[in-house]
Amino acid sequence: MLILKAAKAHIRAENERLILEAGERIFAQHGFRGATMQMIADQAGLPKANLHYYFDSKEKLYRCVVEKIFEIWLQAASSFENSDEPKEALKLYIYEKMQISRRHPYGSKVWANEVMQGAPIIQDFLETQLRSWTDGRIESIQAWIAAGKIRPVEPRWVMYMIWATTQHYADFGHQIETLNADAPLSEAQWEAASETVFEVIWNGLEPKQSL
Amino acid sequence: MLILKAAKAHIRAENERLILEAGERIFAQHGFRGATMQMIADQAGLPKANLHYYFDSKEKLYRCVVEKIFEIWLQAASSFENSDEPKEALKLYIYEKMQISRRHPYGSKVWANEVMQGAPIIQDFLETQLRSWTDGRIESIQAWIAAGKIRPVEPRWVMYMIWATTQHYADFGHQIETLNADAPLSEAQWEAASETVFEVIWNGLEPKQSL
DNA sequence: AACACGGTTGACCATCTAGTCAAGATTGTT
DNA sequence: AACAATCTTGACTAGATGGTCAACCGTGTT
Repeated sequence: MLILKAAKAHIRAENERLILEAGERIFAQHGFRGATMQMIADQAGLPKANLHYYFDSKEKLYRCVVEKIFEIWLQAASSFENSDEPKEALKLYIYEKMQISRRHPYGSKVWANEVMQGAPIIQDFLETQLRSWTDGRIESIQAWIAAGKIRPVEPRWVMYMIWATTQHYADFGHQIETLNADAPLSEAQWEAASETVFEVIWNGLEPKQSL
Repeated sequence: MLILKAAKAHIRAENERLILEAGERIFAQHGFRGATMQMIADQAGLPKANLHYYFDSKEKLYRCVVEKIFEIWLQAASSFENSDEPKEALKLYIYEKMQISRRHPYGSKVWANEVMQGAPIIQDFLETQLRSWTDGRIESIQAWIAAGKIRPVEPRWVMYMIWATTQHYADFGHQIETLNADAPLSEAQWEAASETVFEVIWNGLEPKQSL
């Protein structure tokens, strides 16, 4: 009955959450082919056969993981639109992306992995959603240039700088920790890094004060 | 005999080169576990058993690939030291790293993959060579700050910005191409991207003109 | 011609892994 | 209590994969 289905819906929801979370972690650490369903099952604390009950195949599970990540990523977009002033908008966006790198390092790594391999699973995402999202952001930046609020720069390269610098803290987190005497960045260090990324980019974009 | 050994040395050299090149490509595209010895053999145009003749195991081959990449990476360091003036030094280094991203995209991806997975194979590299190399570069930057040649910033975050922005063009090359109407960046686009990365970072670091 | 030595290779093996399945356990409804 | 729908799980299978090996090839030396 439909009522029955609803009654057990929370079990399904909870287990899917567990599996997706475990998948994110394991796919990030081992890549798609390096990850095994057994690893993900152990991480989730469920028997392997249970994973196949909720997700037909490894590839379907992977796709769900990547889609979830892309949604979080897109949400940070709103920061970009919340202000007409580039300084405010960029500050919000950069801080938001640094926050995502800190809170969702596994997701960022899965994305990086997927793109590095030529996006075999989510190419359609890149060509539709990411492309249209990017075009929108590029228009914003061009409007700022037209208004003389930032220097004339090709907006694409600026977008890539922001993505690169912020995601680096997730994707290369291990390297950063190693160079930080094997310690995770402290609260203060995260703040300082975010501040520096924003300051350098903003000072780099701000029109030169007339001399 | 030793003479015989020398006579066939070029065969060994040539085959090792073929295998390392193929390995770089395949490891970049599929990650360590995703890559198979068969794929690498096909890419190199040699039978699989031949790979095991030259490299004992998949892991040893992988380590050779990563070490080769690290050497290229370190060579770019010299750009950093060729000038006392930060503007010149940074320009050289950034352009050099962009060039590496363009010419050795596979190597960069292998490195990124390895680090994202927690550097299981080359952790010792990070802790010895990379750490000491980085410390040297940080000293240079600190000297510039002390001399008032650039703004006071934490040198680490600046290093990471440079690495991130330049390597992004290799690691996320596929995404960049997709957002470039599925076309590789042209000569002019590479030049413009390098220029923008340098300009934004340099303007971001240059001390403010006194107002 | 016989030999030695590095290089080549197809066939093979032990192990691992995605996916299946059928029997059984749970749980809400009547 | 009887039921039906959902969820759980150990055991199994087919195929892929890293690595081995013994026979073989090519070439310069004697």
